Amino acid sequence: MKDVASAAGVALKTVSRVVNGEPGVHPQTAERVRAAIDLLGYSRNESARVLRSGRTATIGLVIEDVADPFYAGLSRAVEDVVIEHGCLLLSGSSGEEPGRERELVETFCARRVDGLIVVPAGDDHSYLRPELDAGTAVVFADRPPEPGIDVDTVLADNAGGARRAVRHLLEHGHRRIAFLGDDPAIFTAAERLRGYREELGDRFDPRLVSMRSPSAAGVRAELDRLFGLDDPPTALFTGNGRYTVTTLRALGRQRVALVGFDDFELADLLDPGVTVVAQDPARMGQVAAELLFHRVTGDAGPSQHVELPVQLIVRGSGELPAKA
Amino acid sequence: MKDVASAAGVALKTVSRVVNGEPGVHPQTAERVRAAIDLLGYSRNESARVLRSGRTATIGLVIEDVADPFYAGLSRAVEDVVIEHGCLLLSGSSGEEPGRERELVETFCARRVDGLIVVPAGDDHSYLRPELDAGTAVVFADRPPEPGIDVDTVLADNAGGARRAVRHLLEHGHRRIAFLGDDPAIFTAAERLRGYREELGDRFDPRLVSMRSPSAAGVRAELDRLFGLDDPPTALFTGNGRYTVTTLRALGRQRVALVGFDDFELADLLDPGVTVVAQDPARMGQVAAELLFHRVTGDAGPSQHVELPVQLIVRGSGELPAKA
DNA sequence: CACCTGTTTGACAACGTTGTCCGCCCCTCC
DNA sequence: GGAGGGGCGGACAACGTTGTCAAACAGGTG
Repeated sequence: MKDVASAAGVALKTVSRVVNGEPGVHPQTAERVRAAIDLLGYSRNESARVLRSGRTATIGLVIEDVADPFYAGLSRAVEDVVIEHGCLLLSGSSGEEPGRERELVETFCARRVDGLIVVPAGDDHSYLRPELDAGTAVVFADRPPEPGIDVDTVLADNAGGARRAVRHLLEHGHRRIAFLGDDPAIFTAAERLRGYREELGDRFDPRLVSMRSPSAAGVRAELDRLFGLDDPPTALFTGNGRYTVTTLRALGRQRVALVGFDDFELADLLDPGVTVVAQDPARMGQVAAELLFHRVTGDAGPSQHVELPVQLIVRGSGELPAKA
Repeated sequence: MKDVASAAGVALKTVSRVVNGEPGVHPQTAERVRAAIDLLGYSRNESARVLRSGRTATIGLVIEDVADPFYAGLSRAVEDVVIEHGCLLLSGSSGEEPGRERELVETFCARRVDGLIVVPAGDDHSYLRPELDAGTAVVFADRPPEPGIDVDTVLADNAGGARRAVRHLLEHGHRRIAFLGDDPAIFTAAERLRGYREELGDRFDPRLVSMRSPSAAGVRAELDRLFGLDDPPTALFTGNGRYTVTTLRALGRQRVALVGFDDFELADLLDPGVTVVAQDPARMGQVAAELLFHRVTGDAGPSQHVELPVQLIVRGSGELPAKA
């Protein structure tokens, strides 16, 4: 900028004014400055601008894994809203490790992001306290923070979706419905288990619940255990997209009634089509980002908690009848 | 930092030394400083650090769309390498719009990223010239830059993969093989078309080539046209994952021999399984990021051009025989 | 022609950090 | 006891930008 100023024969501040479109610069002077800028290929140093102004125009996003279609969709939606607000997005995958989550958040904060969207991996968020006190806007998506932290949240209706899935299977005559899902330490898994349990009521049987690793071997072993019971399940409810796919693969040609949580591409092309309870990851990202920008632009009202609806999509696998 | 210094009763510079683990500070002093840091919840302002040191420890990634599984996988791999080097990742989706690509690159450069990984949407990269001259490291992935720009590239063996796919169908008796792919203005689409054409040799028939929008309606219309020909195709080669899926959906129960470019989840679970020529997006991201860090750390050798192999995965759909 | 007003321009400080350089103190050795 | 040296701490400038304030200038008015 200094070079531009001397090239154009004006003061630093005048160049700054031109670059920022501030009024009070003679058109002819502005033209000369712009010419010098083009000539020198100058581009403003955002770091210095940030240092001076305090606003970084940057948002941080912590998710579990970008390569997971659910989070990829969420990311894209967040990105779109962020760009619309003239900001950029720093993103990182925690890989379900609380330590990594914390590192990412702290690194983002050290860079003075204006706001953070977090899909938490752990449940200790005390490390966020100083950042919140410092005025960083934070929104939690998909999973809530630890109870003591009061921030905006966007969650799906996990329990309601699970109830809907189970009810659907009950309506098709199933009485023995197994649940395969993540460790209940994960909020969404616990909520879906709760919905499953509530809907089953007296029919709930802990032996039909499997919360093991979503690896192919783990799922295979659990299916063997379940189908080896005296009173085996006639239907499966899988607790997220990964479990659904792994379970389908483990089942092979074996036809079992199944409803999965989370929609996935090609669910309609399998035979039978896979009935799912679908979330809308893009909507979740969009809502989270919009809540965040409300905060960034100064809204200091009480924290908001949005619950997004889920939708049962009937495709065939959930309508297979229970064998007599 | 000033506050920390006065709280600990030392000079600014001493705090800086402690924060950066520089030698020459008495352990006892360092301890006092650390206590003050904890007490005040201080965290270093990276913007100021960047301004002073010039290195942002930030990499920019421009892809087509994070929500596309191919780019999501690539992103994740890039992210992992970037984090390993103690840096952060700014990412943006161009949505296949050259203007957006350019905006993203320029915004990233204004923030003085140390390096850029670009999956280009357009083919005019003259705007990169000043950045390259300014020393920003750049790697192109998936698609090359315009001819005049000399940077590292990581591409897949698109033509070879297409030849392999076509050869596979020829080996199963097919003589009329249609190609459904993207606009040949897109490098990968053009390369795959080239491989297809080369492998077919004399059998190449331009009427069997369809390069229309990957929308459901567009693909449906093209299939109608192809199967309405006097001498219709007995096999299809789809030019990327999106086309493969859209085509499968359009085909419905209709069984046609098909090989797709790009692997996708659940390709094995469809009936028949979908034979594909698979790229490795994670590997592409990893290689691109590693090339980039070579440059960032000062390697000024001649530009490198990596071609990644692709792999035919046989699952059934490509082995359906040609009807007599 | 002096005066006032408004427009255009510029000088300077400040943001928070780090690199350079200097000075202090204490220890050791003569 | 004094000189030399090493370990430690501090003052200051600089990075590139923007906010504040004041100066310079032009034009209109009495």
